Amino acid sequence: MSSRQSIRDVAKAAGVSITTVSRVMNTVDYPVSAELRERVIEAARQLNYSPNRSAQSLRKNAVDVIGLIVRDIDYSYFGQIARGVTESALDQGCMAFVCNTGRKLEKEYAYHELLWQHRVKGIVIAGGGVADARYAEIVTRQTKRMQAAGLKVVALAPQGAEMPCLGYDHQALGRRMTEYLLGIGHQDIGFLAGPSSVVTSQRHVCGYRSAIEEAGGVFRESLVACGAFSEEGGDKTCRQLLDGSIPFTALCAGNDDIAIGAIHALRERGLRVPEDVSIVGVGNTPTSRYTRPQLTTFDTFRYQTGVRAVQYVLSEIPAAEWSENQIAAACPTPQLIERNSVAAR
Amino acid sequence: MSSRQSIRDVAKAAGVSITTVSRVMNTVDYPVSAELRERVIEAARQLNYSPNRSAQSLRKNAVDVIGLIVRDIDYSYFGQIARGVTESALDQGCMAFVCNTGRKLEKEYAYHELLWQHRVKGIVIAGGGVADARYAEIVTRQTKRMQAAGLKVVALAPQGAEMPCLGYDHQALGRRMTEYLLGIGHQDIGFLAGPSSVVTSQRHVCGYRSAIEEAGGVFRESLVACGAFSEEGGDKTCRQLLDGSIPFTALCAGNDDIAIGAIHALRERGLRVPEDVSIVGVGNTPTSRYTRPQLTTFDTFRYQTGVRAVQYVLSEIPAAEWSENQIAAACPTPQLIERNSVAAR
DNA sequence: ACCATAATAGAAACCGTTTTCTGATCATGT
DNA sequence: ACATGATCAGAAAACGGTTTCTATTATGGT
Repeated sequence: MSSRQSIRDVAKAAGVSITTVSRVMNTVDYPVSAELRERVIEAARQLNYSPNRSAQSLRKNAVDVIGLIVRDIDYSYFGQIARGVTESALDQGCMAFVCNTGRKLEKEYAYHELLWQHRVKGIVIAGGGVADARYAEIVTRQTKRMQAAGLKVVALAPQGAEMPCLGYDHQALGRRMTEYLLGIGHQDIGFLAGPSSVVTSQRHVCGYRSAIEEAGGVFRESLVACGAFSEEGGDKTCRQLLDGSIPFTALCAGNDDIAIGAIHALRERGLRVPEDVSIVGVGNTPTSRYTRPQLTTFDTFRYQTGVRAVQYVLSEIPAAEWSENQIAAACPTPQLIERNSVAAR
Repeated sequence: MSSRQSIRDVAKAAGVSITTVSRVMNTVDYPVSAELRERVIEAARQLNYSPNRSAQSLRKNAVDVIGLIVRDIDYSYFGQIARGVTESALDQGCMAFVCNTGRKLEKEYAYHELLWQHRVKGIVIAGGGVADARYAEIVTRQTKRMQAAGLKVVALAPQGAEMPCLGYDHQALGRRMTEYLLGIGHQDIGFLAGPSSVVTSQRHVCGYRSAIEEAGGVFRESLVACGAFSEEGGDKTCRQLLDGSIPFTALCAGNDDIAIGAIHALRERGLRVPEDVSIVGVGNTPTSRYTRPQLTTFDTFRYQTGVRAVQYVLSEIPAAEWSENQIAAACPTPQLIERNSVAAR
């Protein structure tokens, strides 16, 4: 009565073979007569039977699980991705392991191995890809191994990594942010980026730089500061810029959290946003609508990206066919949301 | 070369039996001679062997996985719990299924069944427990069944549900918030709660009410409004109160997101925080330090709670011995963080 | 009446491990 | 030299399902 019922128990209770039980549980109509079907279902219900996934997976050589690797699940950026991933996985009957690395390489390796051992169907990597040579090498090797075994890996990152990627162009976004500010009259623009070791940050700054230079300005190292992708990071990097000798009238932030931290820092120094300094963020987090001032930001559709990533991972599309077209179709271009943290000059 | 190597392949390569391979992989020293051990390890390395978890689980009748049920993983409240849960699970070699319900009962049932089929070691329920009679009944039944099978279930909720619980007393917190505001001279205090169907909200209001009444005030239905646990919810409920006929000088918010939304609403109506209206939140989210004004709030240590929940789930402590003492030890009392959203009257 | 065929149910093999049980080898004490 | 026990390795039985293959019965056409 207490412990777990197996398919044998059901078979015995229904007076049939386990083959029949299996067929009743798995196929909708074909190979069993209606009467037996009824008897089996009733027996299973009575015994509260539910199949053992480990056994199923072992025999079918297929596990209905995917892995999601994130840097910090408690950041809204990753939270939104995780929601997209878990929801759309569930739609297809899949569970998702959430793997939080906290930017620790050892953890990421450990998770890779664990996911591999679990024979997951696929892995969505969000916020891995630290620009560590050792890391890149190991992950690339791992990924190759996985793909060879039919496991789908997709990085929620701009193209370039040696695996299927799903991400908008961060460099283009850095450029757009800057051009937007230039376009409304700002000349002295700073960039508050994420960690310098993260490719996203590097590309942001890259795009920022090219926009500045193409507009005939000069790129100043000291108008760029790198820090954590958090309010605290934004607060610190902004103070850095304020303590520098170069004045600025506008700021790009690597994400909305950074922007919020920066606004805080500016306020503490007696500067008004957007009257004294304009600021534009990335992410369009729920909070960004409700800050003071409300944040002008670029929506990057993280939820959607999570959904799409799972669609790829659980599809039959082989990695090789994951072309640029599909990426473009799967990943909408960031969209400017104009609110009140930016003023024309 | 391509596909997955099994223990048999390793055995063949090393020229030993699969028994020996298994022993080498699993036991640290005992039953195998040093020479064979070396040979096996080398063979496994060469073949890139890693054990199949499904097979292990089937044989050992134990799965190194736990489930985490959350309402909205992209809310910092649940994100922090999830980080605590996943990190501390990994410390013990466990993976965690993250199950996002979005307040949908069907999803929660589906996840319960799935977790049960996967034979997970335990389940941490955060933000389930919707006050739906049908739900309560089903979940209670489910939980009983699970516990009978040795599966550990813990709800991150105040005591009272018919399962081991791990949570501070929400009613006491509602009371403390109110008393704090009363203590510094406020008389007309409103409460912006979460959804009325969520027990947490009900208890908050309960505590709020008793504090008001014990102070000799009268509880006014129309100074309480229920909405989503989000900025948007706070914005709406706050407007509701502002549109009411009863004036107020202070507000309690069910969480920090609500508080942020409320501040936004107040500002839009030309009211200043805290000069015109004081507001106190719950959660001490990262953002709360950087809003304007910085939020006075109660830290509820969600990360810690997640960690402790996993400690219980993966421990050998039977559900029956999960006493009130342990809960008290495991779950710190919320701590007031005084910042700038509250002013004395 | 009889044979071919379809429909249905069961027996047994298999998935990749762990673990029990058995067997061989070897050192040791008499 | 021989029994005794310790040490080490392998054979085989599980774990709980799915699936292939076989056997039985029912059906239908001549």
